[in-house]
Amino acid sequence: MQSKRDRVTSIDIAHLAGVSQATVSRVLNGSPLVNVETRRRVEAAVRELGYSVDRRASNLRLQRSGTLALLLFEDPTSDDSHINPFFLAMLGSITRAAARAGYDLLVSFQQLSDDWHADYAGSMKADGLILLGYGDYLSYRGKLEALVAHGTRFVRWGAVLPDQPGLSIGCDNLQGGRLVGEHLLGLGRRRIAFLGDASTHYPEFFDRYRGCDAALQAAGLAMDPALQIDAQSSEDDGYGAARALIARGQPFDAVFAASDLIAIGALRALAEHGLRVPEEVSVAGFDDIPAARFTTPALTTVAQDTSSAGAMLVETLMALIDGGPAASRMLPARLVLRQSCGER
Amino acid sequence: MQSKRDRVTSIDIAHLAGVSQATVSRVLNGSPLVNVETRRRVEAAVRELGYSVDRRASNLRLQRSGTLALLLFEDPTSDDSHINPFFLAMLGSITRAAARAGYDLLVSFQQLSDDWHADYAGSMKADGLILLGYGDYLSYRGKLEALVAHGTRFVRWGAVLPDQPGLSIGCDNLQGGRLVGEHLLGLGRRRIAFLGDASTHYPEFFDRYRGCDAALQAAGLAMDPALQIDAQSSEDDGYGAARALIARGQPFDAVFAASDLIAIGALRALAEHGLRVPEEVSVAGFDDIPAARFTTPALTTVAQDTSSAGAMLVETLMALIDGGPAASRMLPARLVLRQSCGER
DNA sequence: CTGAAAGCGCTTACAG
DNA sequence: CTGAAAGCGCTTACAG
Repeated sequence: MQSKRDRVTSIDIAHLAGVSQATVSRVLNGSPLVNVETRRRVEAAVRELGYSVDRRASNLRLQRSGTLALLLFEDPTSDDSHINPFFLAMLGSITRAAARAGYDLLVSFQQLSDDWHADYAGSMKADGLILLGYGDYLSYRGKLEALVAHGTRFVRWGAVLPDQPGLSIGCDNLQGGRLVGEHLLGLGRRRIAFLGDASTHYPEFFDRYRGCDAALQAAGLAMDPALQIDAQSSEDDGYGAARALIARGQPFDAVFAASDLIAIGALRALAEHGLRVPEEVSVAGFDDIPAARFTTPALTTVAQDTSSAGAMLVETLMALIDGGPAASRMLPARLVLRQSCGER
Repeated sequence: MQSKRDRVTSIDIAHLAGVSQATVSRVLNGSPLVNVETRRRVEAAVRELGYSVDRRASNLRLQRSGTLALLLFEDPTSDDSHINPFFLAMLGSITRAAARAGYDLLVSFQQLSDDWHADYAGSMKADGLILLGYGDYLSYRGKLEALVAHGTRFVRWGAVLPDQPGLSIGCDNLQGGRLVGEHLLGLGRRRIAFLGDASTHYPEFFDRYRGCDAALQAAGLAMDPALQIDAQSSEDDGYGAARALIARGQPFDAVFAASDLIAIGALRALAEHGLRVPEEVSVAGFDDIPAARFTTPALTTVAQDTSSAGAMLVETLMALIDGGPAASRMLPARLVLRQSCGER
């Protein structure tokens, strides 16, 4: 960052303090071997010249990078700045967790189709990867296997699956779906539509669907496949899916959207068709993004604990890097009641 | 990222291809000197062993880092995951712009009070810094001067001020304020309250205030200091400021909030006091965050072009790094009409 | 066109 | 407690 002739190195400090460069390094690394007086002289020199260790060199020597890479990928959209707000909240908590752990965080947006595995791991730019983003799991899975084969340390945010390559931290989507199902049942709703892909391609959404179904089954009911419409996590998809649902002409009294973005789009479509929420149709989302508080009516949704999630992702990745024991884990989901489902 | 014994280096490639390590490096850097046949052999070896260049070593040798650091700081709140959505949008566009320019992006959240200048620049972790965040400019200014003195390359997002240390890219806040003022006047509003700090401590907010004032002055009116209440960019501050405004008992027919977050808080306070928006009071914000579309009524606000902003920040920083000419610049503001101000 | 060698700025056994 | 030296994995003048 400085002009080249200015750049202060540990040798300059050594000269100024009248010691060897090795001793400067020892002081800077808090070695207990150094004499108190020597240490003081070195520290004074460091302050005087405003020196700080060159991390590139230090990391090269230590065979580490001191950096974690966060790869945020989005499947369909490459639309600038329209990142799912939920992931942005995750990004915030991951950044803080990494900083607390003494790691820098490299952030990169990727297309799911990109060749992201070699880039960070292989080039030693990062000690480990955090993968964030929903996409078609079945096409994504192969890349995870490549990462594993390559010896890359990584943790993925998403559904915890039995035979998955690598580890993941995720919300208990099954439980979240069940909470929504039970809530809607308690409100007297019976014909619950689901907006979102519900297949093994999108395990997070699928679990939400199945959780809701489980709640219905416990009451002797079941989700009706005729009321399920595919949608990815975007407002436009939610809008389109809700319109498609209405066009089907099947009666429904509730909409469970696989994400808040989908729910927001659905709210718009419902309003356009004169369907009153929550009087005629209950609507629930998933994620509790900031905008969920401001929709009309305010959206009942399932909150994932992003703050713990970030900490847990970093924690697990660090365990992997340090060779300690590490395992996939699920975080509890929490129902957030607002107005879009109606009074209990 | 690999276990140590596995790590492939350029020497392994050299052995396999039967050339010197220097030649491998030449091939990887696209040197025109290399014989076609030799190049092919090396490339085959690279593929076979799945090699990629160790960027730490390469950067050390080249005396660069290939990395830009984005320092996002927030003044009052250290509250997890409650980052201003506007900055998150900026983060998205900066990340993409950095990637397009071939730079990695290191992201870090900082407290304004932290000692952030030495950390990235001095330690050669980044070739340049992008500073993002509003805070008390007067206390912040000293740090900028330290960066300049230190020879650090940086670009700041914020107001372009005449005598500022370093460069900045910012929205034309004065113009944005003027647009709001003119719009409110056109709606017949005369007593416009301003929620947000309006002093040299917060130049962005101050410019928005002065822009609005300029519009009033052009009509022979002026902002009334009795209707200005300090607030930082948060919903809570906006709520508190609007309550304080109401408590003052001075009549007002419009609220210009210095940011959307403030506006959203104000909307809540106004609703609680039974003041109808937009019938009795017009409300306008600034930033056009995603949630602005979902408030009731939807928020009229001023959009900043985050997408160009990110590109321009990166562009300017790279010019600085390459020693080219670089200058502060302002981006135009754009009024986004929704329902919170009423019909024109 | 290619190789041997120096050097980027550190850390840490190895001697003393 | 301290110094001289090796080495992390590259890039690039310098010779040939």
